[in-house]
Amino acid sequence: MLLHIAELTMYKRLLHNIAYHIKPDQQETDYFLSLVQQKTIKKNSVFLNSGEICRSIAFVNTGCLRIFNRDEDGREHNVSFFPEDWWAMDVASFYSKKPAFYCIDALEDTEVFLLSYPDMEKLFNHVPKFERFFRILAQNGFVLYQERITSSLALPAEERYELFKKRYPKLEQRIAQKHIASYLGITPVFLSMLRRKR
Amino acid sequence: MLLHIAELTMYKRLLHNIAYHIKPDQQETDYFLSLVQQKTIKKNSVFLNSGEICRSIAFVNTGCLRIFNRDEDGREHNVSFFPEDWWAMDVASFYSKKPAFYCIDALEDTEVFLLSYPDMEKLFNHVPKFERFFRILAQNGFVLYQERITSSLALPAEERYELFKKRYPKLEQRIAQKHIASYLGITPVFLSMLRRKR
DNA sequence: CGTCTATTTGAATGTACTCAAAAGCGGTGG
DNA sequence: CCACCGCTTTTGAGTACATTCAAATAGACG
Repeated sequence: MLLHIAELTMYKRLLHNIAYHIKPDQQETDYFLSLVQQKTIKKNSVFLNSGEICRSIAFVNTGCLRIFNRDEDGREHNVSFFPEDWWAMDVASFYSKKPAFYCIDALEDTEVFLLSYPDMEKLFNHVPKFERFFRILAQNGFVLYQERITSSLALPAEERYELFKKRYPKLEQRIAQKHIASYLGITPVFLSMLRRKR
Repeated sequence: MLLHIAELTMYKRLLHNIAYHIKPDQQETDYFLSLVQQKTIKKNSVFLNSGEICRSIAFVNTGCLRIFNRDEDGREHNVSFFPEDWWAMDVASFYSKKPAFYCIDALEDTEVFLLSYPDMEKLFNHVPKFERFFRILAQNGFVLYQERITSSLALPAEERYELFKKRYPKLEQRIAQKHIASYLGITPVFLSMLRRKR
């Protein structure tokens, strides 16, 4: 039971994140945790390179990851950030075992909990309610991206910037402006001008 | 069995769409089809109004729906089209029973098959593999929208237009230019200019 | 056939970009 | 611990892409 208490603190965020959607019992929770691996990703180091296959999904416990792509001109475009409590992966690569289109790297020293694809399959077979959890996770991601598309269609850069600050509270202080600009679809120069105006 | 043959033709598209991801047996298929309702949505009429709760998901058998929002100035922004073989809904509203942010209406006379939320719950309980189907559906939608965001960050209007034509083959001939422009995040005037150039 | 809406075309405007240079900041090594 | 180096951010000037407004033309539908 000492181990149990240790896990409760170590995995507090992760278990709370899951409990938000499904209620596994103690046995199911233990089984899930037995499949999970801890890892630290140093700032600026890469978790997933484009072209690789995304073998694990990562729950961010501390720190911040980002997912982005590089275009023909070498420009990076940030699709999403993953600070604490977010699940990071290249969905298409992870589920279809195709080479990843996106890269995922760390904007800060980041502690993650990993779940591999084979272990996820085991998990779905042993504890079917986890399939529900990941369905809901995919739906939430879908809703999030739909909002993002809507705002890119309907709103000017300045209002998208406000939405970014709401979506990721305090993250603005933690990451470089150029990453925020890239996420907003504007240049760092233009973001700097927007911020001066206020 | 005559009924069975009739269903095979009537539900051909729907069953093929499902068979792409899961393999329900005959009993499970029959149960699923017993929950499904057919409906026709006339061109320009509304399937879901913003503010309403999205009670059903709709599989498009023929025709085309679109999902869009109206901003403060009354401008419409098309997030997605749903021609044949697509599943249409306001995901956030359907799963959380919140008032819909989006509207869904018909760009052509459209025949859909509906599955209500309560019936979907029954379906998940009776035939768990359908929960897998809808997880995959959510994931595919997620991937699609992620591509959309990436292209809006990385590509100029002209190339996004090319992607639209690939994503929705032949749809260009079927729907108004202003709807395509809205989907691309440009004005109909500018789309007209792009098309002239070629 | 006539009306209403969509599309095209042109001109003027504005938003966001590129290029360039200066200033600020952070990390590293002496 | 401070100084230097490299990267990020700021600032300014000129530019380009996409917009608005307006008017003419074309298409769709009853």
